[in-house]
Amino acid sequence: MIKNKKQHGGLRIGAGRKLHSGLYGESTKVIRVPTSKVSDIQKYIIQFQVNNVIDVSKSNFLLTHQPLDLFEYKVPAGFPSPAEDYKEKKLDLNEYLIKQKEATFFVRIKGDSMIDAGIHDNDIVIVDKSQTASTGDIILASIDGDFTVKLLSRNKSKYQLLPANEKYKPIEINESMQFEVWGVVTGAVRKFK
Amino acid sequence: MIKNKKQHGGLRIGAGRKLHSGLYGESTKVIRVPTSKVSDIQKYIIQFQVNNVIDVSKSNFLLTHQPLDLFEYKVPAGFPSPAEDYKEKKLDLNEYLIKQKEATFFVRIKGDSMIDAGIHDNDIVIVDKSQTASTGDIILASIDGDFTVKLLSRNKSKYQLLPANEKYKPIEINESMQFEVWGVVTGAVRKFK
DNA sequence: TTACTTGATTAATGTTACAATATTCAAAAT
DNA sequence: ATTTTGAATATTGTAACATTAATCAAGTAA
Repeated sequence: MIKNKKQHGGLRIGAGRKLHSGLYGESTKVIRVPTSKVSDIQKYIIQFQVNNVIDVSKSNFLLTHQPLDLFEYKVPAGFPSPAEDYKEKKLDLNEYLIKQKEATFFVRIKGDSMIDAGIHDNDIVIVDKSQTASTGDIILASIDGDFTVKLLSRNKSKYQLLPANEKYKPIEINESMQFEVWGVVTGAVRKFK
Repeated sequence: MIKNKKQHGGLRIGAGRKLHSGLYGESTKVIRVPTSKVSDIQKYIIQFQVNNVIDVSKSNFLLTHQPLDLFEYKVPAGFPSPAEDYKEKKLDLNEYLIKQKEATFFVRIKGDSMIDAGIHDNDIVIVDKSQTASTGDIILASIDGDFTVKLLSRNKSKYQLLPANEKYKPIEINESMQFEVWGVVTGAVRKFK
């Protein structure tokens, strides 16, 4: 049929991607840089991604010291806890969670792919980029430019990234992928209120 | 004159600019970066120009980011909210998680009764005893001398403590129990490594 | 009704292409 | 011997392109 058969047609005013809806909430430019510095620069600019999976802050500032009381005890013991069941000591969150402050940064998690590891949407994880990742570690990695927090595992000679959520499939790393480990997740914090 | 008039001609084998004779002594690549970071990045890579006298130690490039620069970028104001939202990149764990330091203490959790709230065995929760507990809050309470961390709920006029794990039953509070609220759980931290 | 599908529209993003500049070589001219 | 000229080839900033992504509304299905 030689026919005008528009089916879903019509003008869409206002359609199209919105301005500054990209990774950085602003426009971008192309620049030329020395090859050996490309990955440094990419590590730097991911901090400023706003609409992506994660947003990253640095911790290389003056860390406050705020030792407060820590009570250790067994909660659902089922039986009444005698007084000696908990002991008291001082704890400072920065000291407790950060070993290498120069190499540490924070990543806010979006999504539920690590929920079985107790990492929930909107949690902040602590990443130490000075540690070398071993299997069994939860790591921040990039795969073909996408950042992800996953459990590093190995199947024979192949590395795998395992999500902690049945809804997501393991990712097997192969040579055709651009794969980079950015650091080891050493902790997580969550705010309820 | 229709003439073959080669004057200075001839093959020049080996002629041409030499490889890696550029600014950086190495090849370059084109990358795309957010506009507001271009000058940062250029300040960074200028250090690696081979003819440049300035020899800055290999210090992390992020550390060269001065508060002054940051302020500069905010002024042009061409961009609406995103820049504004992210101007505060500092994060201090103590500040982030603790509002009332005089009234705050930590409790290490043993057991899995709050696992569905993302509180796992061996986690440390942050408790603020200055906050009054409302239904929906996760609280630290003692029942007949036993400490527990649970979700505070209400069924008609009766308060209940709900565990976040199907394996455990809700606890209904009644007058015969010695019941005391010690504080509201305002956060949780976990160490993986 | 409501939700999904489709195509139109426009921005983002990574890469390639290109033009202008810079460097090097050697033949030709002086 | 020195300078001039043009060929050869790399650098470097920017433009252009193709692909992807996001958004909107009409059409379709439930």
